[in-house]
Amino acid sequence: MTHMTSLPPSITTTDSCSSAGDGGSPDIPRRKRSSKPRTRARSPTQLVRLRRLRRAKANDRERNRMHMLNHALEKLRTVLPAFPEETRLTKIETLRFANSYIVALARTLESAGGGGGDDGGAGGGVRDADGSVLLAVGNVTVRLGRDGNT
DNA sequence: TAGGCCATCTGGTCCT
DNA sequence: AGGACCAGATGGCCTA
Repeated sequence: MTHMTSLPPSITTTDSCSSAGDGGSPDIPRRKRSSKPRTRARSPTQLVRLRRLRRAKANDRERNRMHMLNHALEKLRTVLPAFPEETRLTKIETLRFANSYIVALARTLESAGGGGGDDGGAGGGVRDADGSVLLAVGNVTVRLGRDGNT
């Protein structure tokens, strides 16, 4: 959300592209180079510009990817039992709560099916007087109405 | 002011 | 070559 006009702090001569992987080991006999270059020759300034362009594109994709991740997280929040309005779960809280919630739901389903094998832990369901189900999710108790509402 | 959360940038690695 | 994914670094914002 901030205004980072990407001025990379480390666009210097330290070129990490020259790490292992470009086959630069001196003791390995290299294959004879074919007469035709595999890529078009570029001037140093062209290379720098190309690298910047690629970086900018990669940044863009990465930003997009994180936005999609956040979107999915937001969707997950909407299917979790609602908390009081202002308390918005953080990312890690959302994931942990979702995990506990699923476990609790699964246990409830299991016990409703006549299984009954419950060892406590992440919680299970208890049917209320009015037919709704009380789910213990972590240290929170969630009431599921008969229609599925919380 | 310290600490938590978050967005973004960045370089590395793997895959197509 | 280029894209996806990942983890580390950095800086901003907010709250106790």
